[in-house]
Amino acid sequence: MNTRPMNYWLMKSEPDECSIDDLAAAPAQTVPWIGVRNYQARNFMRDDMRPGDGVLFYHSSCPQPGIAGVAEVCSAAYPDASQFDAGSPYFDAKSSPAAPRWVHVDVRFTRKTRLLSLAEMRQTAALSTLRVLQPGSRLSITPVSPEEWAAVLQVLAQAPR
DNA sequence: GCCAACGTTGGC
DNA sequence: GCCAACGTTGGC
Repeated sequence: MNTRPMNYWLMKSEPDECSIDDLAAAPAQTVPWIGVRNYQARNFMRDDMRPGDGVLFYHSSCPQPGIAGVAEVCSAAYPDASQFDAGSPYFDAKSSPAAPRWVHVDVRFTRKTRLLSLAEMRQTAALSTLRVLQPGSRLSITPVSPEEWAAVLQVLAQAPR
């Protein structure tokens, strides 16, 4: 049995593709986190995520980027079927079912929150260490420390500034 | 649409 | 293994 402490993550999703409302409306309120094609992000899912890990659900590439809800990891990593689908934008000709290059986890809805905008996140000192706020950060999945997780939940419980 | 930052590719 | 060129991300 794995007894290591729970981990926390921030995961970016384009709301045009899958918003927090889409996650809430999905079957079993769960979506497969397909389409990650970055090795660092893949490695986080493959090596460091466990069911039960907390997820900050972040809307990116949209008019109001920011944290829109809370979710949790609800599977181990398994191969991303879209990498084998020649009709998919996520197709990867260099991958094969015998040696899948890309894996993903499933993510389940916990709750929708108020939108904690990127601008407000930047104004909040307790959140200044978040990876997603660092200059040039583009990674779609980033680790969140227990302290950062607690700080985000605390700010989410307050009125927007 | 712009552009800075970053990751990947591929020639050498 | 270096590194220039290219593609992508994502806020603005």
